[in-house]
Amino acid sequence: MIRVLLAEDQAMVRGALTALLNLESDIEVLGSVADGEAAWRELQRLKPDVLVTDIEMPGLTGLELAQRVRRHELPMKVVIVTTFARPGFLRRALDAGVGGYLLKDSPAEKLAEALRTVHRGGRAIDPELALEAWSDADPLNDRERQVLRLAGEGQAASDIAQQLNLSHGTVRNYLSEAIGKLGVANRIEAYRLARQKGWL
Amino acid sequence: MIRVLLAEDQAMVRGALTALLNLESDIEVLGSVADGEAAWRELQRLKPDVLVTDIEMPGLTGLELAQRVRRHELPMKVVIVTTFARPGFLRRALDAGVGGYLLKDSPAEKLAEALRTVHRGGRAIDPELALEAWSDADPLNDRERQVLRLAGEGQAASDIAQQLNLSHGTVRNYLSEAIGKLGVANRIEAYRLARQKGWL
DNA sequence: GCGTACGAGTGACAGCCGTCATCCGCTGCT
DNA sequence: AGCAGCGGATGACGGCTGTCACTCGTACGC
Repeated sequence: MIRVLLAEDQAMVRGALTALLNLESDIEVLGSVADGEAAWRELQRLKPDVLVTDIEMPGLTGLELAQRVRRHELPMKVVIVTTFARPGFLRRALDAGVGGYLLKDSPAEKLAEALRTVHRGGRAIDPELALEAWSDADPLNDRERQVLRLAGEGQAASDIAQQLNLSHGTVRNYLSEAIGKLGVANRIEAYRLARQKGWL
Repeated sequence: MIRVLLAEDQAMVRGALTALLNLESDIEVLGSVADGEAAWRELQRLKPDVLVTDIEMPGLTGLELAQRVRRHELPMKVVIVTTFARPGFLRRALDAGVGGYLLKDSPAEKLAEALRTVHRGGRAIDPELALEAWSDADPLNDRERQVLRLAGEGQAASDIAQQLNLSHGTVRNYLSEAIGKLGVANRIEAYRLARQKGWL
């Protein structure tokens, strides 16, 4: 019997996935939670065999959860189930030692299958995504990422400078650097590209 | 017996929702499809009582589907199930005469409940969203929307002008108008706000 | 037929953006 | 001590952005 905890913020999807997994005779959903903090609490209380988690959740993200599980050396596997086919996300997940990484685009049967594989000690990584993940690494450094995030919200260089305790000109230098590294024409395209790749 | 067709692009969610609905004894899922065109075909073939559809799908969106159903006067109800709490979307859905509009954030039981209500001829609209929808209408005109969409992709005024066969200056005038109407400081914020409201 | 509202364009101005060369201070290496 | 490397700052340049006042044509209302 595979004992599962499910973390997913959209209630309807959470309910539906629970229904789906409960159809499997060898899988038992111990509980389901809507955010990262709740997941962390229930994780320690219920001690499931596998944590199935989304990435984008209020509070702790699924990636941060996976990192915590690894850091505390909890004896359980983590399977990420997400909408985002972003190479950067997969890489961070692998660095956190997750057992599985599935896209919500892949067929429903794959989920139970992946849980079994991971429970046996194997890995279940979306194959096409796995290729991409090693092809292009994030070329941005910390400052560039910070600056790009804020610029993407529509903030001007001076606003960003104030928030990061940098000078107006330095912010523009970092933005220029980021734009150059990503091979695009302006901050907006840079933001969009970085976001799409899962780098910010 | 309520006969349902399900349209949802994410395969895993599609499978999970099917499992969820099949648990209900008075609901039968006739089929499920992954995009708008397929939904339109199956709609005519299977003649379900209710179409349950996502909004963001390849090809036809759920909103366009609902419009078609209305225009062809097909004898079925439409229930939208979406991630997006955007007033503009709800308003367009209501204009298209949908029977229900639910958020994936609301609990799973609500779905079956909503299907029954709608099947009886009632309406199932997410209550908080319903309020918002009538409060703020889209202040933008067609040109402003077009220009804003392209600006949001990082295009410069001159590029946009070329694509729309307008002059460089006119594009900037429209952008300025949009920025003013939305009460923000620049094109990026304008784009984000308009998008969040479901106006573009 | 006349006023007017509307879509589109023009020109000017101030300020912001993207780029680049250069500089400063600090850390680490040897 | 000497030097390279790095994070950050500076200043200048040209181009783009956001704003505004004004013009022009054309369709519409009466």
